[in-house]
Amino acid sequence: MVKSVTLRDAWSGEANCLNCSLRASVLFAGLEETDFERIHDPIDQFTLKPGTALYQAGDGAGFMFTVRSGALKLVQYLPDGSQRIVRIVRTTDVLGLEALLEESYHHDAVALQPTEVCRFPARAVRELGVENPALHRELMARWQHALSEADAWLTELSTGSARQRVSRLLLRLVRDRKTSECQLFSREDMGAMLGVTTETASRTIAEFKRQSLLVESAPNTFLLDIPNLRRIAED
Amino acid sequence: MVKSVTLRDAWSGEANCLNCSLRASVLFAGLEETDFERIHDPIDQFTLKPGTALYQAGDGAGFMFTVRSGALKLVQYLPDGSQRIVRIVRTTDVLGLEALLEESYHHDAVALQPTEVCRFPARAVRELGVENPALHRELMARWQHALSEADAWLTELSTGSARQRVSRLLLRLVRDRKTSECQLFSREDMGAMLGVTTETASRTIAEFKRQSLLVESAPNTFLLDIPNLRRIAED
DNA sequence: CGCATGTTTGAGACGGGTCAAGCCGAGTGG
DNA sequence: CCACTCGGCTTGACCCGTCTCAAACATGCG
Repeated sequence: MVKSVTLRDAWSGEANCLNCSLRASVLFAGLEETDFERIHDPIDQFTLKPGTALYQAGDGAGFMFTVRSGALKLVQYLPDGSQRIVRIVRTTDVLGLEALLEESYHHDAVALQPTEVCRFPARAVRELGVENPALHRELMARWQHALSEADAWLTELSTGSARQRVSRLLLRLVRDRKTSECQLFSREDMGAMLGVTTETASRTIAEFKRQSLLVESAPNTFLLDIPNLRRIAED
Repeated sequence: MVKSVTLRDAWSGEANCLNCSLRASVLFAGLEETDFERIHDPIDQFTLKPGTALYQAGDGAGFMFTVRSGALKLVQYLPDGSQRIVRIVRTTDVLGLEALLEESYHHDAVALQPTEVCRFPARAVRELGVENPALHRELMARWQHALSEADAWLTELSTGSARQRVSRLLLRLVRDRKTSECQLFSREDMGAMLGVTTETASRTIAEFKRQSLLVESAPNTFLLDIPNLRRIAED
């Protein structure tokens, strides 16, 4: 169940931000070349295998991250040891905003898929952010986005029957994607996202498959019957 | 059930920020007198009766608010009409951060108790925030705080049995308060906070009263048996 | 091949949902 | 002043969904 893998050996080079393919949509979108020169510490890229923890709750928070590809889960624990996934972050999302203000991270961040991230020092963002209105604005937008996600996670994924929650999660996974194709997480992760047990997650997915609401197009990849899932999600 | 009251008639004067009793802990804590002079629009104070909506989801978001006393709930709705309370805000908390970036509010904000708020234009914060590092930092801290609250709301109040959730809510209400005294919300609101029905909220509270985990010290005000509630919350 | 890990399925128990009735205190109006 | 209503709280009985515990299956890997 718990296979702890560390960040070691995940380093895959120093980033070239000026030529970054995500340049337009990334936290540093508004920065000029002269601004970049002021970031003296290097920006590194990492490639994470599924299951690898990028950081853990309580770790000293010196860095922030941008997701280049893949997805990570943010996990929080209860005193009794049970865990809850409070958000997932994907391409162009920023991880570790709390590093700007706090000493340590608030969640475990664990890769769900093969994932590439860029790492940069929180200090650099702090310093640039004070005087750069574009970055300042971008930071606020990131925070606001995370907050909206958190609220939606609560109202959509933690409310209603298991069937409704699973439907809403599935729909959420393909939102603003061209195709209705998506690859699912492990049943255990789905349970932790929805606040239900692994078995219930599994049963519900299995039921959806039998009803052809989900059609397996490749191993663990499914085409969704969006209209009907939407019906289940809302009624 | 739904008694809609509007903001009209809630105005109770223009605020004197320089002599504000909450000055040290408020969003504008770091502002100098000269900064205040740059806020040309007036800062107004309002007094809300319980049940009054300060704003509603979708309303044009031109203002932000600071809570001077009392408490408000932030409510979000699902397509099927069911509602979920995603946060509560209390003294010194800021409401309506989304006004800095978005056109409209994301929640209904409704007073739970007699509540005083100060209202100020989002535009003023936007303008001052760009060049004032103290305000800039304060804004980030507010956002981070809201995000932490949202995450805690999910892991603590939407996970586990009804008894656990109610215990955690009660403990949360008296956290960093000198006394263990607290006044409860309506059962309906408690249900909407915890993702359970009104009846389940009522049954659980009634059971706690019978077990003397809650002792009524005044109408609808209770003393908590913190150690035993904590035991229930965690096991 | 056999072990390990994750998924599916089953059977039974139990918690919480649902629907309905009774209760209590605060207003309201005769 | 009292009878009456009304909203919120409590309680009851029943049912359904989800949890729990367990076993059977898959799938990949040493």
